[in-house]
Amino acid sequence: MNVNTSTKYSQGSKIRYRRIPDETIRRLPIYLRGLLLTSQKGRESISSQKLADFVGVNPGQIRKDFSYFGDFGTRGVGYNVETLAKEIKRILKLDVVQKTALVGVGNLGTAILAYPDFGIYGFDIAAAFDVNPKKVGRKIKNITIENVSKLWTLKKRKIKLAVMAVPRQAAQETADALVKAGVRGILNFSPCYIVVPKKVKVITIDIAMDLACLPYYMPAS
Amino acid sequence: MNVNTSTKYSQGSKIRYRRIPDETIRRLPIYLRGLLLTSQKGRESISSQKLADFVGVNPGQIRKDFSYFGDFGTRGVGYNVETLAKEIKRILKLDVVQKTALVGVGNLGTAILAYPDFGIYGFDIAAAFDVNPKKVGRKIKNITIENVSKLWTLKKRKIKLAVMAVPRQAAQETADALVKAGVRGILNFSPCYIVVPKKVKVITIDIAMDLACLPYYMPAS
DNA sequence: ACCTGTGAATAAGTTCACAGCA
DNA sequence: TGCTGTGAACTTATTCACAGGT
Repeated sequence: MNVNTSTKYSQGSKIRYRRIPDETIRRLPIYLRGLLLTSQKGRESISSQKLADFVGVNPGQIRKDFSYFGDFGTRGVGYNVETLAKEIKRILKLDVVQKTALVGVGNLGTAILAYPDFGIYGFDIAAAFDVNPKKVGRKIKNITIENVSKLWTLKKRKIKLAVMAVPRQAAQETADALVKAGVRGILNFSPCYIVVPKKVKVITIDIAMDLACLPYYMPAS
Repeated sequence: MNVNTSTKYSQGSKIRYRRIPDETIRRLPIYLRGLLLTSQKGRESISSQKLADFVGVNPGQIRKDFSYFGDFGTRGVGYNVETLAKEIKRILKLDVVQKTALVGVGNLGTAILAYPDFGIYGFDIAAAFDVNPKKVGRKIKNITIENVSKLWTLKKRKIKLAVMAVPRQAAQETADALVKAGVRGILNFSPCYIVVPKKVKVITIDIAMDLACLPYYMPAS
């Protein structure tokens, strides 16, 4: 029914902006993956209920989430798997290949390079950097590791996304260098808070922190 | 002032339960890390403002979060770094060593073993498992890799926490085996939804999914 | 003067339940 | 009958602003 991130719609006499909840955005990749796995099985359409069972989100939530963007479904039938997947990709701007740089090719960096699902989301890890001169020049997965001092080249290579897997001590300066090189989105694996200009979006994943919440939720045995 | 997850308190004539917001719990490890890094610098006390600058959460939020558990601070001064850290550990049940098993010693599993911050949160990775017979018997960081068929031994070893870094196809069956072995908390790195009895808590980290949100937030250049 | 603790106001997110179309 | 789309009710979380110690 209505369209985008900041669509005007009227309600009574007031005019408002309907914002897409961040939580909805966070769930879209979940749905997308569910849909892609479903389409591999040859299914053409899927109901919110079926998708819900598959991805672990309740059906009403799924329908509401989609409703922010438009009428994707058909009453009585469900959603067309392929169309919906395409829509989600478009919304998330994953309908174009997103060139991405990796900084820090240690244990974690290597694991990230090997991670299977980047492809399905349209990411192409197109460059890798490390400080260690011994690693520079080596090839992993067809990518030649470059020296971090060459981060500035990202600008002309039009790479706007980076995954950072560097030690905590190096995190802020690496981020600074990335920002200077024109990077606009950073997925940060260093366990620390990073300050960037607000035009840049950072998402931090801290493995230990998520683990640290678990005991709280575990019933005393 | 008041105490725990489900403390009665009266408000007027009604008696209510004050629940701790999940979001508060999620932030506690952030604060804890901030405090531990601060105490390394020799600071004795810290204000909500200073902590806020350091961890990237606003000061009011920090005070409110702490207020759910009691009066930890001193007006005019701030919070005692050491005391507060101890309190947070207690709340999160990190004041006792949490023995943890790792399942899947591939790239990611290895990276996890090398991850620095598990120690500060009180985790002790006490066992590692893999399906690959070539890996079984090998030692990494003083841990001998065992065959996954031995997962059942976790029960007598009293290991109640596990980190899963296995391929998607193996995720559900691995989780089932963990649950059968008495594990009550799972940190899952496989990109899929996992079904477990509700007495078991699962937190899933999907690297690609977080990355997939970034382009949406990046201003068109 | 400084900084915490917290009710009250506001905002954000989820669930419900049902009208409406295939 | 089956399943979507969506207001309205509800729940959860954040921000504000200030009273009250030190």
